[in-house]
Amino acid sequence: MKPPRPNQYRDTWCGDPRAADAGREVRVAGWVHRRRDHGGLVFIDLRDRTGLLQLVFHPESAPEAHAAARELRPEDVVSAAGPLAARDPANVNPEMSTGEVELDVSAVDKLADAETPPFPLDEERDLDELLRMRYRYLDLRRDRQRDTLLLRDRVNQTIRRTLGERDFVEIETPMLTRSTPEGARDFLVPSRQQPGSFFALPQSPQIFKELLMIGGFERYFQIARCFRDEDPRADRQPEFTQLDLEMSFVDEEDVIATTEAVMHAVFALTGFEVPAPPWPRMPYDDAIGRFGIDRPDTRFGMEIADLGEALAGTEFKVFSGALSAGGVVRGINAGTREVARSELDGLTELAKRLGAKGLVWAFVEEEGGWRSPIAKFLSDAERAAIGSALDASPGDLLLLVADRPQVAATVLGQLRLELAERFSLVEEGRHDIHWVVDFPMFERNEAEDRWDPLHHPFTAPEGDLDDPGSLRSRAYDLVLDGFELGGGSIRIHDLEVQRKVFELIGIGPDDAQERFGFLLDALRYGAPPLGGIALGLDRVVSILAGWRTLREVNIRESIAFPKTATGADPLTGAPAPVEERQLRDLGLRVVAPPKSG
RNA sequence: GGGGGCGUAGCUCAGUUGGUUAGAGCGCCGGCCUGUCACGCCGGAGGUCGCGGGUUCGAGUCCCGUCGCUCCCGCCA
Repeated sequence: MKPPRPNQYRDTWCGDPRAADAGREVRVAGWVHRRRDHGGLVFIDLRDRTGLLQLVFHPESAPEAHAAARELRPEDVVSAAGPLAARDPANVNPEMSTGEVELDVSAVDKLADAETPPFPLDEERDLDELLRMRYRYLDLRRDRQRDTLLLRDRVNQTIRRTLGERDFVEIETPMLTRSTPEGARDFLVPSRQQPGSFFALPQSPQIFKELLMIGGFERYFQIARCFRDEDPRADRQPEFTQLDLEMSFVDEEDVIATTEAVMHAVFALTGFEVPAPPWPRMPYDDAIGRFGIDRPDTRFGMEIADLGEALAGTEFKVFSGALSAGGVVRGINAGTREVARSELDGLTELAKRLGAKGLVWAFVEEEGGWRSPIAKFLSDAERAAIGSALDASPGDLLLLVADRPQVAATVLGQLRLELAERFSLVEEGRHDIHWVVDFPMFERNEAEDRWDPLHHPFTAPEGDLDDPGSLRSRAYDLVLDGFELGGGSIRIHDLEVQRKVFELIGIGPDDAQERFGFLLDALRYGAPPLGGIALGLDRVVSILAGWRTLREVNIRESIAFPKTATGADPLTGAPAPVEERQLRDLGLRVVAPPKSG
């Protein structure tokens, strides 16, 4: 950082002084981090955003400052002046960036008193989240919290620089917009001027950015706040931030190349080691088939194998029944591990919770034998074929599921992650990033007799529109270590195609005109081929800052003022009841009384 | 909406089968201390055991309800 403009409070940052600065007269300001009072000498570590500087108070040379220092307490706000002194070699603190010098204070001003904070600010410790949120301004003084938000700022700057260099234009889209009832629940804002009508907060700038392309801006981006009124999770907040971008006259390659350039620059900020782009692409069917999930963690093997061929003629009813009913038998090789019977029961329970009817386990023994509840139901040849499909060696634990394809994929995919966690299969510091592509356009929803889009209904289809089940979408998701960073697509820019897609997903022409008429109208006036992507910025920052485990990212940590798991803000007390007069202005009456605390 | 976990000092936690005056570390307050940097030493204060009800001679401990935090499922086009 550039030095601050000298004023009555300071002319130097706490984190800046080095050995070469010895002898300089400086003034610094900040918070008392720690005090070490020796009765004679008093030491104070002073903290500002840039770091810590040791202040030393000598009773002989500066009796007034020394007396004042004895009264200081943690988090008091002070300004201190004096010469920087080189520390005696024996007193150098190599742990501090400023550890070769100290400020020999001649005068100190206390600018504010601080009460004792409700939790310690000078140590890494897990604290109750409610307490942290209620005093978030204190929590933010802690090193890791401050560093995370400073990193977030650098990520934002890198995004703006990288996209600016590529001629992207940053444009804001409305926060007060129209509710579109499909998808996530909207946050609603009542209209005072039209009582009974409501704005909705945007779930994403999707439609507006398409309109910007139709409006001729060619390349747009926004670091956009989005809102969804659903129950939060560790990696989901009711309001969150996306890097949203859109381009005109492009195909998949343009959007992917742009995203790779931006994200590679972002990863470089922390020395997060991902391979240089271009990043590999995995077809959706591969992701599901080999990893059982649309965002595979490819940092470890244990891939899912299909055993249908190995069991083609089996007489074991559980397997033959599943196969003849259009199901599958698939398995993973968990390798040679110490797994107790109770753990196998636990895995079986997990499988059942995920919808499987059961889980077959088998330990491979020498000479092709199996230790397994179903060993005796399979022929030698069938066991050998399964072993070969799963590349099994004696001692390996095999886990098999016979079920509908989707259930088998989900169960084995989750078991794979569970085992990776349990046996620490991911090498420390290893990261994999790839695209998932070739998504099906629709999923059949038999219950509602319609097709549901896998992405949003503005995604361009590829293939024969009269055969919805065979359609692919021109979509792409970016996946890092099993976490979805974001996704995008080439959009529909043809009015007829858009109408047809609405129809397939059960939105009739009148309905479509009512809800998306402004988009359909816009498509009549010359829409360029267009596409874009949206990336979850909170998640990216949290991953880069290390707020993650193998399975989960905590995005609260990268948000300055996050909300609790019940969507509340303990700092401000939001949400809160409003005055009767406010409701009257809006023409509203509350039916459910507010919960009393 | 459903399920699991948690709630004891300012903070992080321990608290046996229901049994005397509910403990520890850190922090806080006071005293001593001139080279510390998680300073050290001595002393002290500090508790609605989340809240309400019940069982019991007796409840931090058991039961019911409730509030809050958290994780998962649903939900998140």
